[in-house]
Amino acid sequence: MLSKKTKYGLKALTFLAQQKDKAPVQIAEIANAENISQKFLETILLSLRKTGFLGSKKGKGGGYYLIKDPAEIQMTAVMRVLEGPISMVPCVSLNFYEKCSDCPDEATCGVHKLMLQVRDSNLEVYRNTSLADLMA
Amino acid sequence: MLSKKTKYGLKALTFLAQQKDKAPVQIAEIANAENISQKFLETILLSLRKTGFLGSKKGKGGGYYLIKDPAEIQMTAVMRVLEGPISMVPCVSLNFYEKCSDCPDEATCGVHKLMLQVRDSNLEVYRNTSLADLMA
DNA sequence: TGCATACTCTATTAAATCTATAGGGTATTA
DNA sequence: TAATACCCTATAGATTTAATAGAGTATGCA
Repeated sequence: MLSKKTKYGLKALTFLAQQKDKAPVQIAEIANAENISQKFLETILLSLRKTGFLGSKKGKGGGYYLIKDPAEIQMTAVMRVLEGPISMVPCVSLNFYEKCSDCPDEATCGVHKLMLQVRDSNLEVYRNTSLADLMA
Repeated sequence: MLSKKTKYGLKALTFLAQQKDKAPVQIAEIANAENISQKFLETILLSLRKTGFLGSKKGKGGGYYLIKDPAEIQMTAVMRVLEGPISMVPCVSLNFYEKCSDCPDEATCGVHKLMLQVRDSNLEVYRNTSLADLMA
């Protein structure tokens, strides 16, 4: 299941990408438009800022805004930040590799074999999709 | 993340598929070979029996055994039973469809758009992989 | 028949994760 | 200088996952 965090994060990014100019948008406005708990969204946007997707401006007339061109924001990067590893098991993860403690041999492990394929196919989708592609 | 239930279930199925004859294998033997809590595996095998993947035999010399040919067991079916819906959001699910309460319009929803692609690519992997393919 | 074996089933608990909220702090701008 | 709006930490509630407990039931064999 996709977490609410990821869902909300994607919606917020899409919302920001659809702004005509790059003027900051207030958290409250995004939360309102996308039916998201404002406080929860606050922590999500914060993490997107810390990871380099968003910029923010404080004070009156402040808010969040996209830093890069939507076409240059790959879903791989977004998903890793919001949802975590793309792989469903650590033993096939590119960025978060970890050996399974219970598995004696990856080479003969059926789960490993299957999840490797799943990872690759998901990766292909995420790599070929940018934030611009999500806009209506 | 793949749940332990699914991981254990897949390992158990693979283990049973690798048996030469179709003689029943005891829970304890599978649990032992695959490093799985016996009691936990018990409930997993039970659910696999109820969903038509396994047969069981009670009493001395009893155990679980595969009902079908491993080549005829698609991962789509296995994953749906063990892990649940293949889709990451209900609004793109074929078998468990549900409208998102917070989303006004699926047609313009970026999350919907992305998750539709993810579903399709995963589905293709699961459809083209059988239990036989997981065997070493 | 009687007993050991091994699956069956329900209930419960413990741990982890997710979702959301609370509330004060800080920087900025008009 | 006062209002605005992001910043940050902590925590609570809900849900899911993982595991355990224990009694029950069917079977095979001597």
